[in-house]
Amino acid sequence: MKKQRDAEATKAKILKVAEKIFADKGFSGTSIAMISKKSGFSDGLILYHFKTKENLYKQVVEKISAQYLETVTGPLDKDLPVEKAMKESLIAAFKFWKNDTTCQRINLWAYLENKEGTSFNETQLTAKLTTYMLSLQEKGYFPGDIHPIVFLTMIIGSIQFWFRYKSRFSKILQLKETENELDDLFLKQFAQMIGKILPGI
Amino acid sequence: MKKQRDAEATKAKILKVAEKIFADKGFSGTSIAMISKKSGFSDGLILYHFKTKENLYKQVVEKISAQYLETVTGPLDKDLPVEKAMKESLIAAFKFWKNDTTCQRINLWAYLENKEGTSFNETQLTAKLTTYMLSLQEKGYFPGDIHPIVFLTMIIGSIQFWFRYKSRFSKILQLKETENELDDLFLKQFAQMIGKILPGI
Amino acid sequence: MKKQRDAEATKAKILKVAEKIFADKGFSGTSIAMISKKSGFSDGLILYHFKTKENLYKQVVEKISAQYLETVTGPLDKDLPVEKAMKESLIAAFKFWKNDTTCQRINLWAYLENKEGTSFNETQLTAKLTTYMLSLQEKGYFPGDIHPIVFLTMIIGSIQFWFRYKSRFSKILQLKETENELDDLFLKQFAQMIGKILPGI
Amino acid sequence: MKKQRDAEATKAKILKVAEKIFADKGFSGTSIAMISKKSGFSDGLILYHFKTKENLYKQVVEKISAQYLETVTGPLDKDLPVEKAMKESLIAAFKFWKNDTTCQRINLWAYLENKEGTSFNETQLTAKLTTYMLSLQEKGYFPGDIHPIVFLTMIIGSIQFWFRYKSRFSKILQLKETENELDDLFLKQFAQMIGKILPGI
DNA sequence: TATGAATGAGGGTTCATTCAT
DNA sequence: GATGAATGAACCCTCATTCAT
Repeated sequence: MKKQRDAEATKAKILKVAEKIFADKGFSGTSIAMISKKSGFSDGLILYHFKTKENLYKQVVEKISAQYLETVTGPLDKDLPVEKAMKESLIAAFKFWKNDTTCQRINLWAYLENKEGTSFNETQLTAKLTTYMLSLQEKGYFPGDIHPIVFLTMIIGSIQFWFRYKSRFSKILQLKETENELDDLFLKQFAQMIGKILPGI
Repeated sequence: MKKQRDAEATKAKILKVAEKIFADKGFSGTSIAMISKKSGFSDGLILYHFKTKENLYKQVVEKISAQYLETVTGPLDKDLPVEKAMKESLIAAFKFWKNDTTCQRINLWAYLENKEGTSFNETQLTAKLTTYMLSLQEKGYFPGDIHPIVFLTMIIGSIQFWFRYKSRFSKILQLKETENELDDLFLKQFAQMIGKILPGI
Repeated sequence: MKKQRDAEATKAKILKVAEKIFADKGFSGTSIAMISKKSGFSDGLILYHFKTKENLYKQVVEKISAQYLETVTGPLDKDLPVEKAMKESLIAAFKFWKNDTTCQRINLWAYLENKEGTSFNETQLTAKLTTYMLSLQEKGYFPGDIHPIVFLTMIIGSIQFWFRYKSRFSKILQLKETENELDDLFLKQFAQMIGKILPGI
Repeated sequence: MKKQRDAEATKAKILKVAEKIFADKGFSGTSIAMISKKSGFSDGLILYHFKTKENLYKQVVEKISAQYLETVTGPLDKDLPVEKAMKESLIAAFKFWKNDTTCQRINLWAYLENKEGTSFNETQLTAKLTTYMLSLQEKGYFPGDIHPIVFLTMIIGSIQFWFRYKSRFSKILQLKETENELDDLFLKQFAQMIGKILPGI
């Protein structure tokens, strides 16, 4: 059963396990032994395939980072009408963060641990989004008195924070709604608030 | 001067050094040896005073957490008129985050590392803030169709995100403003946006 | 061209590469991986052909040892007149050591590491040389008051030491002669000194 | 009994054990575990005191190297008449090598393994000896046609070789003398041979 | 014959913690 | 209160070797 000798398959499995543990414990908090134990492959094999713990981590981060980038900016690349593109992008991001705590956490770990050359690729994402926003501004879709980075900060910061703390809110205030209901509520009201800021959209 | 056998003083010094290193490297990334080297006290002494690395960490987190709580909720307790209280609180929080990266980072580390019993005390803070908001809502200061936790999420999430990524924004977009100028710009525009959401204030 | 499935050829290539690396780093300092990387053959293949790292080492040592033996004792077997045989043998040994640091080093490594059954075959050499010397002594070619092993020790020890340290001499004393010039100088003076000891020759 | 908490004493013990094992197996062939097992101290402690395996090795080599230097050049510094100084030095060296295989082996290992900065201090020794020889030559004690380094090579190389191979000689030729007798025989005849080369002395 | 995936033992080193001083 | 010697477990990584392909 084991000993299947399919390099790609084992690498994929290792990556998958590593992803979860890195997301949970961060780089320093994760040991090769943890990954080997959970994946069923030996320590040696993990390093045989990935050379180095750091490199394994890098690959994990890159994989997730790419998925995230694709999810969020995908809609913007499809040449939809502006309003629709933005809405889709927002919803896509929201869904992504909602379903994938791994991504959130890896993102934060990467920010804090700041391993050289191992940055979650928010740079590209930010660049893409801001240039998009600037182009909107030029076309008049966007009130000229608000800088896109301020707007973006508000959007992304809020969503990330939401998913980080919604469960605490729920606990503290003893809300009786389910998490899903809360998410819907948040999304609706949040959209409303944005609507007030950008009356055109 | 050192080696003065003043327990409280040494504990304070150790805490101060530990705070910085923990903020920089997180729990797993920090070793007692690092702290002993920077503080000038021996490994043994650090554990003599704090029993355990985990406990030292806990105390660091609690100390910072308390400061934060005090800073942000202080204005709300002073029985000022609502608008002023909120504004002061917002500005206080903003200033706090602006000047103290340590707090930001410890906060995030604590969230991610999630050591048992070592929570950055955002729980109390959130409780305090939301109940405050709810009381405002009752008094009609706050539009009834927006849930306070959504509003809070937006406020706090945005500010935190701002301080986390502003330097990246600056780099990516090659902005020529100084960090201080950017902060001012953000604060002004952000207040504007909130104004649009809460027209009463 | 590679991957030619010619067992003997690959074994020879591996041996050649292994020889160099073993000479450089010794047994413990050499890993199969080093040899596989330099030779272009896989780890597996190396052990397929040589069974074991230790065995590979043994074969390397034996190969070199045989060459050495042949070079040095060759002239003695050719039934030349005594003086000529000795001179040729001396010069042959000198040339061998001069050109082949590999042999010197493997010889020393083997002496130090002393793996069971992996001796550089100085035993045979010594035996051959001493019996030769003893026969000379019987025939009166050699002063009876000097024991051949003392004489041999002086000859071989000196030459080996020379090649081991000549470059250091050169550096320390900042000699301006080239290595070749130094070798010639040494050989000439050394022969002179031997001449004083064995006046007959 | 253990747990004596005397840093200098334990360091000394570790050094002593390390010396033996390094002499036996060389740097690569020795593991911290071997030393810890033989010395009774934990792996951790060894590295606590010596920082690094390499550093421990360096200290071992330096210690031995210093002893050697002192032994051999000691007599030359004592302003004895030339003949006596040389004789004493020669005998001292001979005795040293005779009794202390550790030194011989460490010397050779250091030569072969050639760790950076970890050289057995033959450099200083050679320098001292050759300058001494050159001064002799100037004063006419030494035949002008022989270069001191050639002479030195012969002396040192022969002695070292002797102690390296005498036991093999003995085995191969099935000599019935004891090792001590052989040493005496060698020393006497060797001195004789030198006498023939340097008739003045 | 040849490859390279897979393993388990051992490599040096770091670390939190204990304890004699 | 303070030090630093001492430990044992865990860390990442390398290695010789085996074995499915």
